[in-house]
Amino acid sequence: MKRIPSKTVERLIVYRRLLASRGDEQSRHIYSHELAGLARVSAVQVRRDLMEAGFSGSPSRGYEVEELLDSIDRILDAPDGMKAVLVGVGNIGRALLSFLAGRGLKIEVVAAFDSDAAKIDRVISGCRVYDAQTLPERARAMGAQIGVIAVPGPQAQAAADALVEAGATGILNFAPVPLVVRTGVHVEQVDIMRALEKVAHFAKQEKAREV
Amino acid sequence: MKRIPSKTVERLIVYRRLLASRGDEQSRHIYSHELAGLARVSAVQVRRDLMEAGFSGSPSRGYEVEELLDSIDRILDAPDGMKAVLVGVGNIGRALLSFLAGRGLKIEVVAAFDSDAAKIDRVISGCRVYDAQTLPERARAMGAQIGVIAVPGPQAQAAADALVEAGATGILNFAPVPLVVRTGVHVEQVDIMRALEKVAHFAKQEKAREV
DNA sequence: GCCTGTGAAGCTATTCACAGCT
DNA sequence: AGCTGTGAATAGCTTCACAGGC
Repeated sequence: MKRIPSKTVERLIVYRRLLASRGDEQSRHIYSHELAGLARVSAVQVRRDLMEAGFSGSPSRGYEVEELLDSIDRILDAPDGMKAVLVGVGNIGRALLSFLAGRGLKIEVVAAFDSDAAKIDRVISGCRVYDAQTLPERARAMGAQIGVIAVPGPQAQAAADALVEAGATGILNFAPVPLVVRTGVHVEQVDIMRALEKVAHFAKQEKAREV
Repeated sequence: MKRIPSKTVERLIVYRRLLASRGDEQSRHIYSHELAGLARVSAVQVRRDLMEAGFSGSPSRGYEVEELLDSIDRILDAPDGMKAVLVGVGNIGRALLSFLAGRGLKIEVVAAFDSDAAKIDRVISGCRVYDAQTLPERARAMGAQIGVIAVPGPQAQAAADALVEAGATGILNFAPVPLVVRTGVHVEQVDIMRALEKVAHFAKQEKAREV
């Protein structure tokens, strides 16, 4: 299967979400400029992305929504879903679990791990918490392809190593630490403090321009 | 002041963090390839970034760490700090507050807002929660330049409008919704579910390659 | 020899401009 | 007339390659 650029993948995820949450009373078709308006990107950007996705519309009525959704699903999702495990059940971990709970997404968090005895064996948003010691065997046994790291910085690399050992090929890292993994493992960094500092910087710039 | 590219700003934040957390027993100087190793980027990338930042090293001993930190501070931070308000005290909001609490960062969260009566007037990680109704006046009175949106999607745009009305020039948005703001306001999107779906997609690809 | 600083090249991402269809 | 699909142009970002200095 053709490789889709990273940025395009991000937008396809957004398009899918927007299309799926459109009211059912909406038209069965949508024009690139309409979808662009919802996603706050340019119309040509939408057309490019859908082109990358190998999807075509018709000049007369635009893109057929159901087909488009199927098409995006086919590209983004694995046919039989993906299993993820969460390492670190702090605020972020809990936020993630509560988002995913119920939502019939193709990604299921099958286990959480923590080294805090007070959390072990609890069930949070339908997900059981296990002793972090048991991560490598358990994650492997459960067939988890994705690991979510939500532990404090100093423990993040160890968590990553354990996840890779368990066979994960994708890691979502909330710890503010650059991870080292062998090739063949995709790491996605979500650095909240960095995002905040970045906003602060540009807010300062905008402020200065305001005069 | 010269505009620094977005990606460079992100890395400067990471460099600063890495340098600041280096043990004190470390050398007073650092070479581009050393910093690059810590940040998991290329050495030439580091040199370019520091060049953008208007900072120079010496070929013989590299970059002087203290000076470099000062230099990055001068670029990234506002001299008298920045004030932020948080809208939505859920898991993400709490995570953010607990990260920032104590940490003597140049960004201070001076107030939080929520519409849940059970949360109003509570103090979380040293930050008081106010009624969301009072946001525009209170945020303006407090001089908040940054707004952090951590409410459910459907309420995000209203929160953004209120923040802009209150005079914010930077918004950090955790809601999975593209925001519309007038020019002169910088929006930074942190989309956790999108990040997870993105990891899932690339994990799938890596898996497929694994054969 | 090993470093920094940087022009030039290469790569990725976005937008422009327009041909072609209905 | 208004849409899609896309080559060509542009902009933004990263790496290459090397001059210059201890």
